[in-house]
Amino acid sequence: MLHEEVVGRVRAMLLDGEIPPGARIPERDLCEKLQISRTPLREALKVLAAEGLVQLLPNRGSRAARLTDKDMRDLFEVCQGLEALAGELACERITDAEIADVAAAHAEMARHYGDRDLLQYYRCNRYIHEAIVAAAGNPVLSGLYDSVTARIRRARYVTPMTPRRWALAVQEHEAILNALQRRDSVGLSHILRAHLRHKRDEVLQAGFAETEPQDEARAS
Amino acid sequence: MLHEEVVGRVRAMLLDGEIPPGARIPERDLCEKLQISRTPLREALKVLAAEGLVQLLPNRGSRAARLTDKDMRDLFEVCQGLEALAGELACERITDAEIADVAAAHAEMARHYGDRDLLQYYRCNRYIHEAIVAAAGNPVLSGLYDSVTARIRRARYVTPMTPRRWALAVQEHEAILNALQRRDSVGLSHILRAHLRHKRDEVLQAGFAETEPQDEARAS
DNA sequence: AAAATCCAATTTGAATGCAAAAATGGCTAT
DNA sequence: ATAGCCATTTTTGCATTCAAATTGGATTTT
Repeated sequence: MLHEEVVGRVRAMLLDGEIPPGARIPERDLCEKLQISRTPLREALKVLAAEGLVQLLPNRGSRAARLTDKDMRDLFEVCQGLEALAGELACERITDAEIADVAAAHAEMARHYGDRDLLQYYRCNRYIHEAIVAAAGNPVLSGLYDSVTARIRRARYVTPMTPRRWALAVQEHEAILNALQRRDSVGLSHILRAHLRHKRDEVLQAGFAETEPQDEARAS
Repeated sequence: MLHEEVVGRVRAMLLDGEIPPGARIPERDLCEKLQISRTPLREALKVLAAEGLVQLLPNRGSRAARLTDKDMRDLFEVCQGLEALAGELACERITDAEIADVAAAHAEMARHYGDRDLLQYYRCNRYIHEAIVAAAGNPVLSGLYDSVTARIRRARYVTPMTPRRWALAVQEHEAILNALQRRDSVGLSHILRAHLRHKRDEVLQAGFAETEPQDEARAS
């Protein structure tokens, strides 16, 4: 089905920053870039608008959603709640094999921390969080989590990671893994919340772009 | 914008049960019923599919999503998390005026309980929950909450309310209002969770339809 | 008689066309 | 020279059209 394909591709373009926040999205240009007609593209844009990644202006086309400071705060707030819930549920339902998988990812992440390889570290980090959410065994939760994290990730142009914060994050991840292994749902929930609160502060303090009026950026 | 209008109308048809779960949705029929062409309808269906209200079958059209027992359980699980979070945030941010509003709705609900007016009771009930979520002041949270509750509401054809359960629900609402007035975020969060857990049990025990194979229901 | 196959008719998926709204550029007037 | 206004052009929104896939039934074959 062409429509799904288009949604995926455009979403990827948005998440990769190929279409920067606030950029207008001329249908015609994207059509010829994707080699499709306007109909499936417009369907895709409507879906992405429902997901909150695109903003539809009546008779004036669509633009990549731009996030205010408040939006970011709200997203993190919800993300905290979702991950805390996921953590609780995961403790009840996670299998030993899944725990082992998370532990392995954690170990790999620790190695990348040792190497100060930020990119690989982030990859493992994300994998772990997603694994915990998946272990909750709740597709509805997973879906909302994906939607929220996608919007958050969209904004992370560059988050400067101070040595201090990084060390704290690793420490928190130790606690996360520990709580998971003990299947301590309450503990895990609290740690995840704190972990995300810190990440939020990190992102918000960075300013995460968006304040600059890159008004007429184009999606070329 | 016609597209938004159509999404709203079709969503209402789905929530009102005018299009029953599992029913096929022939585009042509709905088009002439809504007096529009297929293009905006198809856009709307894609959006509703993204919301989880409609299921898209490749080359075979769309049908109203049908919920399994597991889906229902998952939805309630997430709803619990969202309302608990909303309750916590509301306690921090709710104004005295908003509390008074909830209190008034609560009083009205109690009256309807006295009259055993289930319909009006439900109306107030829903208003209260929505007011608490709104008081959290987090549009992202509100959006997800709406999406989840819409899907839940879709399934409750008839939930037989036993006198026992009803009394308990009212009692819980007393506690909810109380916690809100004391701005006891932890307490409110717990009460809301328990309240929703009970509602879930209520719905699940009722079987909430869906088990019967109303396979070829039509959206006429 | 039952099953498989083929053909017509309906329905979906995508492209194109057309009308309306908005943006752009040029022109005039002050 | 600049501000305001009008015409042109572009872009959006929706309807229509065309092609492909599916469905249902009739025919044929075993």
